[in-house]
Amino acid sequence: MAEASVQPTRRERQREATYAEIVSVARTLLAEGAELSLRAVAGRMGMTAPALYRYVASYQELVDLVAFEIDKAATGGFRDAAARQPDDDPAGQLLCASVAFRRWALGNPREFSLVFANPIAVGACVRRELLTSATSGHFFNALLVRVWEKYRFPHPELSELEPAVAGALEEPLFPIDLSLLPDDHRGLLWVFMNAWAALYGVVTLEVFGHLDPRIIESGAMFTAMVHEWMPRLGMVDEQERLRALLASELTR
Amino acid sequence: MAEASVQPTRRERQREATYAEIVSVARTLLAEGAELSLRAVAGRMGMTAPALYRYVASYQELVDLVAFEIDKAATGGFRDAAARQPDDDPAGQLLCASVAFRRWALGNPREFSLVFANPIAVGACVRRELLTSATSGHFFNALLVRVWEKYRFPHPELSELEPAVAGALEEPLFPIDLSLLPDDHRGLLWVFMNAWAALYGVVTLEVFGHLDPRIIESGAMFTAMVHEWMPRLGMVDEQERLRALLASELTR
DNA sequence: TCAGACTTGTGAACGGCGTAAACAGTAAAC
DNA sequence: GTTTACTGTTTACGCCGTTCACAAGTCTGA
Repeated sequence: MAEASVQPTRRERQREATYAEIVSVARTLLAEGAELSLRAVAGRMGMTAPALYRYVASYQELVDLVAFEIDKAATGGFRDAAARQPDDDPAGQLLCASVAFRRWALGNPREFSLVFANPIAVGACVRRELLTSATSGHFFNALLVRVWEKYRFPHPELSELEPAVAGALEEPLFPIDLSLLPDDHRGLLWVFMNAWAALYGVVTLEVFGHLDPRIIESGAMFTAMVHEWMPRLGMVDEQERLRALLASELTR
Repeated sequence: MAEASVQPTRRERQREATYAEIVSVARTLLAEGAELSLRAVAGRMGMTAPALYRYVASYQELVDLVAFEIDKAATGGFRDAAARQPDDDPAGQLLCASVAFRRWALGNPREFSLVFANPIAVGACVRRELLTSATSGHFFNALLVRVWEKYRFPHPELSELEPAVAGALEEPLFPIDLSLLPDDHRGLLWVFMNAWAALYGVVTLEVFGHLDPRIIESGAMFTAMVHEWMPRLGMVDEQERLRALLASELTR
């Protein structure tokens, strides 16, 4: 039971490496359209399936792990998309990140399903679940806070909201980065959640094909949703510029 | 190659019955929380798995079949919920149906996933997919048309919409029941689709647990979404009554 | 240094899955 | 009454997650 020393031992490093390779191989597999299975992952690593149980307790744990990693990687992509806009234009950054999110989801439906439409919800594995949407959640939330800092759009006070909501915003279960958010503006989280619901709804609808292909292809519903939300996020004076940016991002 | 005669023969009837039993048993299985599998269905029917291939071409086809049937049954529930409101109150009916939809989804997450978050989207099986959401889609669309007939809320003209959208609305791929909808008000379909996206988004978010449990339990986001949509659907004069109805339906 | 403990892999096995092919019995059609 | 079509079983294949006993290799401490 030796605790980790200051310096990671050779074995610990090896172990970490194999761990990383498992996730990496799993992601590759998934990206190739193959089924994600312990045997397939092990096989591609030149190992047998039971060996993976030295690293992962079950198939579901592998899935959770991969989902988390995928979310992290995808968030990196969103961050890159946002970074193409000047730093003093959080609105433009949010738009670009949202478009990037949609594009990624449509281009990687399997990965999207894994991360955002997992039936993990059912009880137990709450911690893992909340963590899963942590990175992309963090990112979008931080971006929205920056938008608010610039435009100071209105948001409800905790006292105006239902007690259940106020309670949830006061001590959120999600690992939201509260340090970015002034205590007396917790109501912003409610705006964030509603915006997220709108984005999530349209994208999920598109990914799962519950929409006319022509509408998906044109991005019309996504555009309509964003247009509808822009004023609510204080983007009123620059509507034309932002709409143009959105359109150009969509046709990239 | 004898075509079906006027009267169904004994064999045809038997076949139909087994067919129905397959779907029924599959639904039972699903409702019990068990995995849906050919072997399990066959086993419960006192048959062996390969026998099912006389009725169903593949596992996926069984899933599609069951999904369709589940959607039909669930829609029946929504219809019942709507029917508890007077016939001249389509707004109240729509509210009740929406609440019923949400309640069903939260109470039957597996079934909901099967019908509304199926990765069927991927290419090929388009017909089946569109059919799947046909019954509930039909129902909600018809209800919304009736709301419009009463309140005459504004909707965009086809000419105002993007060509891709206009095209999709002119000859929809979805088996929308166009007979209910006057030709010169096709723009209503666009409103319907956006409303559906909002409903779908919130409910899916809740079902998949990407939301604080306290917020799910309180129904706050669902309520907020409905409140936001009511004016857009012309429900302005009766807001108080409808909001009260919504709240009471939620706590049923 | 050498024995013991711990770590990480293999191999075999269990039960379950979807699916294919060959075959048997039974009902319908001529 | 013979032929045909239908509906089921049996057997088998190759996948899956998972368990367990076992073999090596590696680290640890007297």
